Amino acid sequence: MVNLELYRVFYMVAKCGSLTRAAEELYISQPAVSQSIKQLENQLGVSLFNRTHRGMELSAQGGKVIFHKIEQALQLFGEAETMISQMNTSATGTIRIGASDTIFEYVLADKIVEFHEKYPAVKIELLSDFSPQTLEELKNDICDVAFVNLPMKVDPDLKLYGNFKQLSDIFITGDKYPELLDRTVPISELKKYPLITLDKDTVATKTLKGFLASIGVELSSTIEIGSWELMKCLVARGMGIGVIPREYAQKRLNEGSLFEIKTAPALSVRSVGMVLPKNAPVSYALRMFLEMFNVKV
Amino acid sequence: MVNLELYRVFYMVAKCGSLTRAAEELYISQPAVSQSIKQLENQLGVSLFNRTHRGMELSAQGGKVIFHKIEQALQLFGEAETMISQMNTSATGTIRIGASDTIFEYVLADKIVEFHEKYPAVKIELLSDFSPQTLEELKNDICDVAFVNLPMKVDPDLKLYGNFKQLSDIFITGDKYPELLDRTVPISELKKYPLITLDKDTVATKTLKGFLASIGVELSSTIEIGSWELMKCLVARGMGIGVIPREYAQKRLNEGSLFEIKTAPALSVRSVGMVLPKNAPVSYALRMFLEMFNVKV
DNA sequence: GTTTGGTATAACTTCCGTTTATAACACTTT
DNA sequence: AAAGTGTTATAAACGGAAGTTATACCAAAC
Repeated sequence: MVNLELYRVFYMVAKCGSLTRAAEELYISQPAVSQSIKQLENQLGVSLFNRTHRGMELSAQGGKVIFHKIEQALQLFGEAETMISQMNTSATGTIRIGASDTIFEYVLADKIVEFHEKYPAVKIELLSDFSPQTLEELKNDICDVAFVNLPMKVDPDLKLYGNFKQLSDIFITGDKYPELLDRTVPISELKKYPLITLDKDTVATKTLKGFLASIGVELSSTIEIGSWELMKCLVARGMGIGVIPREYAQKRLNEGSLFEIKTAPALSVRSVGMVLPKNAPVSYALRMFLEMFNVKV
Repeated sequence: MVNLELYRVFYMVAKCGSLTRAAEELYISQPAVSQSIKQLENQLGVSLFNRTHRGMELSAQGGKVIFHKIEQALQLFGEAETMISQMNTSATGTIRIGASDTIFEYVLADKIVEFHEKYPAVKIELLSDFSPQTLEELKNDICDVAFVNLPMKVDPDLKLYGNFKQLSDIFITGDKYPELLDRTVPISELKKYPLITLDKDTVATKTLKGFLASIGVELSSTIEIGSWELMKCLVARGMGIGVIPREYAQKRLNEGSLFEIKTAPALSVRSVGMVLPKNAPVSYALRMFLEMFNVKV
């Protein structure tokens, strides 16, 4: 199989019409060029050039036949290299962000809009999934960066970047239990009320149970549901009390369709983390996106 | 500038999805492949693959972007090489034959027809010109093989192959000079008749003058003309006697519109030679053509 | 825990490509 | 003619890049 570097020499000699000038262009010596051409001719079993006293000319029965193909091929290599280097110096291409719906809505939406305005050439793909699946996608190179609810332990080949957004869990209720409002309620008192939580394998619910256990209180959820939206509906209609990050319920709290129950002690503060693969390439576009979160890679 | 051989490794690794298997395909060791990929990644400044415990996978932000281009480029090299090797193993492409009109007509026509029937895929270009120009074309790679009237001294970078066709020059006349027919005429006797020859810088005429000088006879041509056809017309109409290879006039001799004058001594026999460039590539098609003349290259 | 199937790293070696120097060659100029 | 100029070709020595061998390492599967 022919050494492809020889074609690079071939091309330059063909274009220059001279070993000497090709050597100058290639920054190697003239004999090196001469031998490369000779070697290529030997390996192909064909004489590619006519040697004249004025230089080298592609021979009709040899070099002319393949020159065009070689030229195209070399150009393709060149294009590939410029594509790569553009990826490293300009914001183009695609970035694929993995996160849950609620994180997209309450944590990322503003940033994504801002980024898109700044770099409209970058296509953004949003992959909505629960945190564990999102990390899988990250490992399988299906997304480039993931945002997950903390605490979350991540694979050694992923890297977790700290707290981006504080999420303050609070108890909420509709107007059915006015006795819980306008005062600070001991958490144990809430045992009497039906509790609505997310599915028990979510980070939110696990964190809640862990916190309650740590202070020796046991609340059992009467209803487990699949989304925060649903929880807000049910709680507003008086089906019980819920636990939700304040940020996710802010609108309804302002409207007065939901109310915050102040408890003693208050629920712990959770946060959202950013996760990147440790050994994946980072395009310029992605790097710019990460910078919006003050993350350097 | 990136060593193009690295792309060959890149391509194979991408296709195999594994350093180990790529190494087998490429008949080199696995560490060699590993190092090549690493080098390519360093030079491009991008990580091209995701390393997993199952092997190597093109990374979306790296290798996937350029894979297609690389594949195309390598394919073009492959095509170039097969074109070359086909040129050496099958009769395709073009052969360009240089000769004068008359040589085409009286020496080559049959052979060219025969060759074309045998290798219809080969395109044949006929370049009609006088012998000296034909040799120039040969040197400038405008034609691949030339046929010239001998004697002819050729450049040292051309090679002359011997006598292909004997051309026997004869004197001819129309019916105006019956006294010259049916007997052998001493050449000196022809002084009395107007002589028609080709232009004086043609091989035919030079040869004729040389021969006549060597036997101490001086005939001066009354008329110099540009083509054998014209000569035959004029001679047939009684404008004088002509000198022409018998082969070129055979048809009219048979018809009885021209007559051969037998002389003592007879004119010398000339011949046609084939000329090839010494250092030009010879395609398979051309080689086959040459074989019809029992010339091996 | 051990095996299996993969990649990465290190050190050594080999060989290929480059360079330097020079020859050979064909025109051009004097 | 002879010397000069601009080519390509060849030879020999050198140096470094690429390959090999051996081994480490790592994750998953058994």
